[in-house]
Amino acid sequence: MKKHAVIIVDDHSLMAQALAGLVNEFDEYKVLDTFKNGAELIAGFNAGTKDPEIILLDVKMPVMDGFKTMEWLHTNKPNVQVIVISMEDHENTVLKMLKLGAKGFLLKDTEPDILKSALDTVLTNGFFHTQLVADALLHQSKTGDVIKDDALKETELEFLKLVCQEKTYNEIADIMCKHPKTIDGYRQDLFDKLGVRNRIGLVLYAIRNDLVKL
Amino acid sequence: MKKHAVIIVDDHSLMAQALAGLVNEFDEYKVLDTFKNGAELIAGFNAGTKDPEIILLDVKMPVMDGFKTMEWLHTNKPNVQVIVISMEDHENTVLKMLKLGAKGFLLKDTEPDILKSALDTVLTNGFFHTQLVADALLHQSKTGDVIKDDALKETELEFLKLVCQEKTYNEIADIMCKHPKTIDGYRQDLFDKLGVRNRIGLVLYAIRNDLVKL
DNA sequence: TTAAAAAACAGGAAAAACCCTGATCATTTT
DNA sequence: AAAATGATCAGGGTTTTTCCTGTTTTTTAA
Repeated sequence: MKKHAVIIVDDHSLMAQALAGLVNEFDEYKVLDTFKNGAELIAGFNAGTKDPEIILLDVKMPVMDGFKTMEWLHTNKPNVQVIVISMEDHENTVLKMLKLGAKGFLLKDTEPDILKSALDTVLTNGFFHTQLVADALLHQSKTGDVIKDDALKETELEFLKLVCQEKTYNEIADIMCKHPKTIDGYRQDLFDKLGVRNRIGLVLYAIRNDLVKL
Repeated sequence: MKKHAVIIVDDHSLMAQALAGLVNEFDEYKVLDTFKNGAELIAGFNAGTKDPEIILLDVKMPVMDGFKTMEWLHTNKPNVQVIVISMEDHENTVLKMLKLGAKGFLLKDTEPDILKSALDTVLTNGFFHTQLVADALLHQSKTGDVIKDDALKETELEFLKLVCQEKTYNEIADIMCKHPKTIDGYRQDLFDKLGVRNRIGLVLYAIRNDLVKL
């Protein structure tokens, strides 16, 4: 019997290797290779790695993160089914990945047999939905405007980073060489845009969306 | 040949199962069992699970986290060697775990052969040190006062969590059924204790030390 | 039991954050 | 050229936060 080829992309070696062992235990699947990030994956393809049927993709990775990798895969390997495996269950992440073409979304605390059925289902149905994904899609309207964090301008981003450094708005005005009232404008715009009440909301948003490193 | 018994405690099923597969591939080791958290581990012991030689312990877990579990193990199973396996490389976490009696500290992005040598070394030497651990010990003096986040009292912790929910101090006073001035006292104490200037510092501290979930 | 320590409460004040509205200037769009 | 857009700046007011310095009450320990 020909086994379905799987590639794993995860910067946590233990996780990647271990995941590989798990997949290899499923009779119908075989791990072709594992990579530490998107860049390595692409390098692998260029070096002759054959296309798998399924890629298990982590979100948080250095060098080339899950989103960028997903984007690349969707345009360059449209026939490869991608299942995202993430630590966090942020709805934004789920939605972003689905929009980028992911066929499934699993959390790292998923039971192994769910992984098995995710693999099976993605191959037969082309997608695998958990409750998590359903919820994310349901709340889409509510969080719809929050998703596009691409909408954050450079100035707003810089402002946000400074807020996350315990700076006061006056200090931020100095650093950014802008009038304090301008800074107050940034603040107001971001409050509206992100739907938060105060600076803490900004910090939480920035952290949740990896706009700042801890 | 008799194999060394290992138990894995990690709330991420995929990680736990996969890790088990990995350890089972090492000739000299055998996974006795896996548990989702400290409470389940203890329940397992009570239900007759035999003591392993080594426990691989995750830090972030619901119900009974790594620290509490480590504490319990150190007093109740002093002969079991514990290797902590963590996502984050916070020095505080490393030091805390070492103080609680952990014999090794690995990150989840460790290479599998490092895990192998960690297992071997812990059995023969009684500990396994990586550069990470060495660094943590070196900086111990500097961060000495920050380490003891045990010093955070229950009220302070509750206050901190509410701060991380965009609440104002007056709202927090209502929720905690305390006078606003009392809350202001908590705030001041925490500012001094943690060395921060404003609420944002509190939020960052809470997040960095996993006191709140994102 | 009494002394000491810790937790809760208080007043007052300055700084910072928050909110709304509108003006000015430069750049794009039509 | 005129209109629309977007970024910057402004005024002025309310609320919240931050920072002092204390007092009272409760808990803990000697």
